[in-house]
Amino acid sequence: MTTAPDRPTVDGLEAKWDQVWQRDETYRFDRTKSRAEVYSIDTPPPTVSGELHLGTVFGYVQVDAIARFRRMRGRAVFYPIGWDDNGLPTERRVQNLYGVRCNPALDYDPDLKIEADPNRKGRAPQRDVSRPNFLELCHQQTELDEKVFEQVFRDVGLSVDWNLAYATIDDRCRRIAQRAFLQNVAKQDAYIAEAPTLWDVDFQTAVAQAEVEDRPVKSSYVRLLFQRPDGSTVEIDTTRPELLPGCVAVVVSPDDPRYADLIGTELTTPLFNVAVPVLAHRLADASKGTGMAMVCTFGDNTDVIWWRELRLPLRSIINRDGRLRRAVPEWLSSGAGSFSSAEELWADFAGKTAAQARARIVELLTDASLVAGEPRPIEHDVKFYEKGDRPLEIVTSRQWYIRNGALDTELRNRLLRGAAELNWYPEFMQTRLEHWIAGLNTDWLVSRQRFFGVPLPLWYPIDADGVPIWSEPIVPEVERLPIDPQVDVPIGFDASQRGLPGGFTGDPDVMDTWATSSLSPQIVCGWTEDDDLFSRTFPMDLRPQGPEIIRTWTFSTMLRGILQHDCLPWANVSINGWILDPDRKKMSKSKGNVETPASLVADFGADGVRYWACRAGQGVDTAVDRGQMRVGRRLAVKLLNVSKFVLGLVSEDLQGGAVTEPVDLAMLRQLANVADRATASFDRYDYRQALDITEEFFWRFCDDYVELVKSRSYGSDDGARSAQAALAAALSVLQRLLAPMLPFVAEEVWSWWQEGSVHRAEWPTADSLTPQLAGLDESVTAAFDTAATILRHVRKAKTDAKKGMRWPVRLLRVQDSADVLAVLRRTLVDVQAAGTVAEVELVEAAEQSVTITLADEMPEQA
RNA sequence: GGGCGCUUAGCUCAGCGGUAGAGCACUCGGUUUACACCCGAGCGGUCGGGGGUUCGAAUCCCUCAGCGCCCACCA
Repeated sequence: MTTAPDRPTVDGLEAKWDQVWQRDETYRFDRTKSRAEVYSIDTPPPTVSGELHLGTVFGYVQVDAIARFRRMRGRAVFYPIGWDDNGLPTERRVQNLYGVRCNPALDYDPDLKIEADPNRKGRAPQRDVSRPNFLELCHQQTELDEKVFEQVFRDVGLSVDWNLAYATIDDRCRRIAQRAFLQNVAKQDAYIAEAPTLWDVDFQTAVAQAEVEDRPVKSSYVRLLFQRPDGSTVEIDTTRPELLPGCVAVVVSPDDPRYADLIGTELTTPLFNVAVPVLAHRLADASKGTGMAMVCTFGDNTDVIWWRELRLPLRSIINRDGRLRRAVPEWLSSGAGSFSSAEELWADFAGKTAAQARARIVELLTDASLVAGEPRPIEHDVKFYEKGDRPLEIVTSRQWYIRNGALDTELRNRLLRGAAELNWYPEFMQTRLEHWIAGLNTDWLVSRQRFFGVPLPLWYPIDADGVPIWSEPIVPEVERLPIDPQVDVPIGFDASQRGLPGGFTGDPDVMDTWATSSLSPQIVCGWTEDDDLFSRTFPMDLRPQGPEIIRTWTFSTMLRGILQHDCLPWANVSINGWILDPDRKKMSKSKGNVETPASLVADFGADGVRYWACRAGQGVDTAVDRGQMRVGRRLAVKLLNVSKFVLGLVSEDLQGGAVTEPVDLAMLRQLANVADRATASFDRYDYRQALDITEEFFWRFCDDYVELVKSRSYGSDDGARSAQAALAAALSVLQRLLAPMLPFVAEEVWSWWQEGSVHRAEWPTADSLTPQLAGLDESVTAAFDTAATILRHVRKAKTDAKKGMRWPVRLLRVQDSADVLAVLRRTLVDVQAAGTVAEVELVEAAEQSVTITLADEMPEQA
């Protein structure tokens, strides 16, 4: 316990209290508590890649307020945090920062030393390094980044237990991710299959449906002329003429009378002269284009459906690098129109990018008069990998999948039930998850052809001909996890047998980063590693997160919970809003660099920034608003000053004394209601309303109550004792009510007169004020409002007369009902002192009026 | 194409069936010994448009418009 300084300030509170909290382990989880006494939070592990975005701080602060409330309510709060460092964002950051590129063919160089260069241009030439060297750099860089992130989180006062920190690439996470995956394999919830998948041609990896986004792209329709058996032509629109050599069929709607006679016949493709069948399918839309669609393997997801359902041949044109195949397609070999040979024709396309091939093919088609009219420019949505720069292609490849209900009604319904069983804050976010589940069209593709991730923990035997037997994976013993099949050798084999006939090969892929972060509850709660901890924390209480990862993180975590434990991993989901620029546009990168969390904390204090975040409701998109932060800072400063003042008025031995005066009792009665309403708000995760209610009362406490009673509180008579007891009780309650939102200033003022941390203090409710309210007679509950109203009249009279607040009032005349006057009479000491009123006249009458007569002059001050 | 959310004072937002609210901004006034990072007072809105339910609607229903977001098999 210290005393209030002469000139209290909010500056420097962040560093001061962070240090104390760290020293005292204020937020350490008490793992002796039972499940019912624990409140466990599944905090999102932020992606560690560069600057921590203000939007991240925004959401985390809101959750922290909830965590602090639960802690003060007596729960043992289990509040871990982790870093999501595995995955493509880190790879890309390392590539750019160090100027390297992973080349798995190279050998490890133990002497390699490369320094990060933040000023490197992202496109500058890259140096090839081995896979182990590349992974080393990834680990090295994420360690640095995580330190920076931790400091920001400490600066804004997150009350996480840093002892529980984890990283999604660390040993424990790799072990748990691999173990869970192996259990999925054992239960046949995971399977390997060769199938068309969305493919990013730059990153050279398959991607999952959840990582795909639509982007508008300028394109154009080209109207191709296909030839009927009788030599006449039909017109077919396409935006991807370069796929024409991969055309396997033409589909029409079964209900389209225009083409009914064509169904079952064959057409010949322009330029390439390949015969393709005309087939009917329900997904063909008579209203799109000319009503005929050419099916290529593959242009889009519909092509995949047609290919599968109509049992069409596979004619792959695009390679995994996004370029057209080099070898002449065998189905062209029969001849190619005006070209003397298929070879001659294909020479124009082999190795070209899709865009180059498109331009060339349109040229050739136009020259040969095989198109109708000019290309018509359009803008349409095209699928992109969310982190990619070029449109996704669809290629056939062998990949691992985890069942997610897309192809399985029973699982899908179980997931939909789960979405409905969760308590959502705000409620409408539930719909987003339900729509996502209902719209899934493929199982979850979890293998990625990347490097910095959790390896798929599998090997495959190689048969006598040197071909891997994909259907018979070799599974490691769980004690060996985590393993890297590129380095580790399966039992029963020798390292020298790697890659040889009769030997083995390690799975070269890593898992989707969500395959690890979807296990965050299992990771933090110690699944399979600490059964005691697991039983005290799982299923968890709260999953807080951003709206943009409902389809990925919320969904996949729920899926893993159901597959692994047949239960939901948490009971409540809270979705924060989106951060917008001050002009209400989505927060841009450039702005993000100006309005960094650190700079805003420097300008307004952590409590100011937190106030802004806590003023925004759950799920409500919010603009960066320096004005709100300034208001928050002002509130913090006010709490410092009023605390200092009140503590100066209150003598220590009177703090717990009896409250007897009507104004004091009435104020405490109102405060008791405030505490209960704030508690109820927090109970339904509405930190915003709790702050609103508390803040509103806090200002009335400062401006009206303290002003009314400060004069009476001097001295030691009964009136003074009552005022001091009420001031102390109210101050204690208000400091605690504000602590979840303004933890630094609340801790500071608490330390001036209380032992221990305010964040470990008991949360105030109406019950906690019962002793002070023992003398309450319900007839005086209006005393505070009555006195404050009269004081307001007096202030207005002085303001209207352009006088200062100390200007004396000669006569205050109040006309009102007997009941009101009776209450008012008992508050006159305070009203007269606060309003500098000399004489009072109370008149009983049906009509209400207040008349104030100011003195003619200001008396000389002694 | 489908869905979700939003539209209230100049700005940022609360209210979500019973006579329009807060903060900021603005105007005016004030050395009130906790605070000038202050105090006091004031100005300011037919609650996006239209229709309906109701004794009564910013609040419920329908519809239209604008903005934002999510999803979609994007010929």
